[in-house]
Amino acid sequence: MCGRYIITDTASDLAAMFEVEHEGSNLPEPSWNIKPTEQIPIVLESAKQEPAVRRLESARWSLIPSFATEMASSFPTFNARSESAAEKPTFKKSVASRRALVPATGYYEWHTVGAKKTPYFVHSDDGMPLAFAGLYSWWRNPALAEDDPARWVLSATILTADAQGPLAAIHDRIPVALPEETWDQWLDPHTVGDQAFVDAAVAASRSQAETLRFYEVAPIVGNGPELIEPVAGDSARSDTM
DNA sequence: CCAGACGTTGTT
DNA sequence: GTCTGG
DNA sequence: CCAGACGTTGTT
DNA sequence: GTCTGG
Repeated sequence: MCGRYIITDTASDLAAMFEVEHEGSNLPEPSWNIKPTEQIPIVLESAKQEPAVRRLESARWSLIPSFATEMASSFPTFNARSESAAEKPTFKKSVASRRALVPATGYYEWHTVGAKKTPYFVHSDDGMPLAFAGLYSWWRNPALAEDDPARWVLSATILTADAQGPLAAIHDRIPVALPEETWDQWLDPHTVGDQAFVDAAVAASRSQAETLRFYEVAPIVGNGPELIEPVAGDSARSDTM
């Protein structure tokens, strides 16, 4: 699962790391406590231009399907299950041709035992940002005028899969993080994605997932670098709890 | 056919 | 306890 | 995901 | 818009 994450890189850092040709406007500042419905930077390739142009854009974290009548949804869409996204009306069109990468320095996971929830910070083993497999959508807000720049809303979701390896010790779901060699194909808007295509992406994500490290952190309150400081007594171990 | 939903996580 | 907002 | 709210009548 | 349930 992935319901809270962080990005410590600036938009221009991300633009360089993901080799985007176009950097959108209103990209969010670095944050150590990104929540669903907040704006997040995503990398996408639109089929509108030819050849496709790789762009870094600001999107609302919680996908709004094009058929929605209002922005807020009665059901959560900040994650999409990789096992079924290609068949769900809410995500189907996005799986087919609107796939994105969601950069992340790392994410939070809560290990639950009874009523007790312990937060952990999960991150790569090399200090590089993760690239979550995401989906995006454009939604036209029918309440706004034709010339209102806020009329078209870009939104996104993060794909999840079952946890395997060390991460399974804290939680049974994980966000799908794609290795760099798969980015081009994932983003290609001319490749029509189906369930098998998503399954292949998840398979390609497995080896990196095994290398992720995690450690316990203090309760996630406020926002700042202190949120990812290890709690006393837990010294950034990646293989034990 | 039309009406109504369209989803995830976690917990039991 | 459950829903909503961020 | 967590934190915080959880409502009505009447009037504009 | 498209699928599901009745």
